[in-house]
Amino acid sequence: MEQTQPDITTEYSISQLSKEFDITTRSIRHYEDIDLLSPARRGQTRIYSQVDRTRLRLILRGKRLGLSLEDSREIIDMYEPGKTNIDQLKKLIDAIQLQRSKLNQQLDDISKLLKDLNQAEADCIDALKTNGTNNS
Amino acid sequence: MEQTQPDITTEYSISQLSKEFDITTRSIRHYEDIDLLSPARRGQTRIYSQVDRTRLRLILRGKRLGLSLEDSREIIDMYEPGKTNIDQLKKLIDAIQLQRSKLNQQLDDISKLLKDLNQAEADCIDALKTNGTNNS
DNA sequence: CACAAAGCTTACGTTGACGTAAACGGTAGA
DNA sequence: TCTACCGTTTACGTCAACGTAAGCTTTGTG
Repeated sequence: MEQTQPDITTEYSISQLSKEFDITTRSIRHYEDIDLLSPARRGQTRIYSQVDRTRLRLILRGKRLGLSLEDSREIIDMYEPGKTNIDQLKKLIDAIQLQRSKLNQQLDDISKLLKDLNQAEADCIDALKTNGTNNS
Repeated sequence: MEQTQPDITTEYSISQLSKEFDITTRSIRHYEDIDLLSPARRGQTRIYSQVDRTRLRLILRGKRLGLSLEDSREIIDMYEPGKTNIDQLKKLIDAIQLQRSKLNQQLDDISKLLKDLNQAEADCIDALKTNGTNNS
């Protein structure tokens, strides 16, 4: 029962993260410009914590899902610490419901698209067989 | 066993489509500008067929999935008529594989996000119960 | 017949998400 | 000491996907 890596003291440089996630440092700094990240500094140099890295991963996941950075901000803020106010909590739950329904819509879209792709592929393979002999 | 609506002769105006899909006519014309749609004309007026409408629906589905219009174009072109050339067919199948893997990645992302949302919601509800009495 | 509603074209503006270039500072190795 | 990287800031550029406005025609209706 030993824990191996993700120590709370683990640090990352900007280029480490850019390599790990295959994005430019410019992008990472851009996320900071719009306050999606706020890494610590040692002198002038940015120091990214485990938490920063997780936020970055969430941002990129959002991007893969076609979310804008603002959308991602909302979602990321959902699993954050202190939302002591009851009204905020209720708002938050509503927001979660809404995101969930969007995601379910996406699931539906994807399954349809996958079906379409399967069909298209089948048609292709069919065409290959039928058409395989007489071709220019 | 009667067929009800989607007759091959069914036509749509641009404003009909814009209402149906809740987008602006500008968008629809934009899709035409970049050759994603090419409706017939009666005089100067655009006449959209069932096929056009389907393409539009595919475009919008793509958008919901975060695809660029160029990505959508590729996908839409996949389920199109004559791809007689064998090389093209093979390329097409490759493209389909690639899209499929992207979609599977999205599925994974979504399921993770849904889990996160569930957790966040649970935390909220928990906070509501615990914190429900002493609040400012 | 007037005029509102829907259609059209042309063309410049805007927003998000970075790209790219310039110009500079610290440090580690040949 | 030089030069190669890494890091930094500032700031203008770009590309996609439309928004928006102007100015014009066509069509239906009180």
